[in-house]
Amino acid sequence: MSVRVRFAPSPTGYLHVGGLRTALYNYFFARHNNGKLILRIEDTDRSRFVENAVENLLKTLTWAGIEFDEGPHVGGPFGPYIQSERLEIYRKYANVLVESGWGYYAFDTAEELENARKSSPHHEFKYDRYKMRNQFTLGEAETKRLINSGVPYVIRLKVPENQQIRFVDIIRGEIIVNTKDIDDQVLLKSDGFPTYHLANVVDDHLMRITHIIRGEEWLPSVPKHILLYDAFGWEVPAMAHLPLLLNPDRTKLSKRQGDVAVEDYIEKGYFRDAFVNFIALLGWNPSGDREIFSVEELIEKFQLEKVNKSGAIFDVVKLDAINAKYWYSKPIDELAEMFSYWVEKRGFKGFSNEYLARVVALLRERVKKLPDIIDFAPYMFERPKKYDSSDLKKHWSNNVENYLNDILNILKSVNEFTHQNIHDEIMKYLNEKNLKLKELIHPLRLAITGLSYGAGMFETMEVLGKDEVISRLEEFLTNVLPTLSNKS
RNA sequence: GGCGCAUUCGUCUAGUGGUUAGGACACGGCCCUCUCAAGGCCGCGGCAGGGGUUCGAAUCCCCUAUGCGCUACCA
Repeated sequence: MSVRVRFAPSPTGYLHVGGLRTALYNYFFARHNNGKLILRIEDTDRSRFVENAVENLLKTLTWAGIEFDEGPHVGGPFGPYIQSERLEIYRKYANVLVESGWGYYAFDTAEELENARKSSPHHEFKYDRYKMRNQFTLGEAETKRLINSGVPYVIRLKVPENQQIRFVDIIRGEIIVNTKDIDDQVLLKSDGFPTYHLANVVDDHLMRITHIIRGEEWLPSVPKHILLYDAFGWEVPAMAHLPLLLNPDRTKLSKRQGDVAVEDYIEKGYFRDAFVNFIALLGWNPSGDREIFSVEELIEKFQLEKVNKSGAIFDVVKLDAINAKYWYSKPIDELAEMFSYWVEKRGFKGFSNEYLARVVALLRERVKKLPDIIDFAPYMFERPKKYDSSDLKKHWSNNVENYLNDILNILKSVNEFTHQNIHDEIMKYLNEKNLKLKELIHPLRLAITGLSYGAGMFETMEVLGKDEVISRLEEFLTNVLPTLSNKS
């Protein structure tokens, strides 16, 4: 039997990084086994409807490089792949359950349930089918009458009293749960929509899903699902429950403690392949010391059995480190093209991709991701707004003004403004004056960039260009240096 | 409260009865150096605790502790 897996998110408006990992593992597993990957939208909660959520999801999934064989956007033999468009199917199967005695009607209102919960100590409430308002307490005739007169109802699962349910999770091994700990789950809500449990089981069966790969938060629900498969007489798919992605405090990854939407990380400038690489290795790794893998390698090496059991903290510092390792795997003009997005977004206009390419080449090894270049070296896009000489006192000579004036003249005389030529001319001058480079380069850096750190000064000047460098140096000598000298 | 799952350096992890418990990130030091990085070298740092099983346990079993998840007409 050929492998069929699915990624089944609810459309919340963005893709959670945990969701991305689940999608990735499904994708790796499908490709590794020459199987099919299905996208299914689980939008059975009408109160959580979000406009354009499916489009956003697809856009982000596409960014990550995940391709689906079936789904709302590509079709497939078992469509529609949006649950809100499949309501008739769930209703039909809910009725099958009622007829076979596995499901029953219940009429309790939200208030009644809430009161029952309140009056039970320590959250010990369990739905008692022999006390609440339902088919068992009301009788067949009354039940029929209420339904015919349009009273809202739900259909609940009649869970066996005291029965061991056992199943094998590919990642965790055998798990045993007693049905006495399971509530009579609502399957069909009073608005006619199914709950997750019903829709999920019905769709996974109908869509011929062979392996369910999803987050660990679903593990406690598996017995309910097994009861449903049994009730329908269906085969239970293989299951693999992935460990959770965690906040630094080890709680389930959530907003509040940082960004959880993949879109946030795209916007921060992480490379697609670096981000995928990082996420893929959170909770799984193919053994060994390597940690940089292409998507093709991840697919080739992926094994569900090797997925870890315990949760992994989403550590941005590590993500930054991985991202930085991807600098040299990308053509410089591709980087410039990407970079132009952030440059313009920060309000800097009119820079050619050729210039941006030189800026990226000059500065990439000093930062972790593309947009960081702007914060690290704003002077590549605008004149220094202020000059911070506080770190430079130790390199400050009394003759700085004279030296810089000489340098200005030297720079003016350099015809071909390459870093090599600039270097040679300045070194010649230093030799004549018997000066060391470090006595001059720091004041010069301050004059040109306003900062005390940055890429190599000769290279920086080359990229900035002769006119700009000279202009900045003149500005510094006439307007800035006098004020600095007075202070020091 | 109940049920379930988990537990190797601060973090991500390798490890499946015999290893000086390995790597990466972070951190500290040194080298390099025009600063900041990058790079190179060195270092710091871990099997949650207690019982077993075994000639021998990070690896197998039990208990405890801790953490997390679930416990909705949310997924």
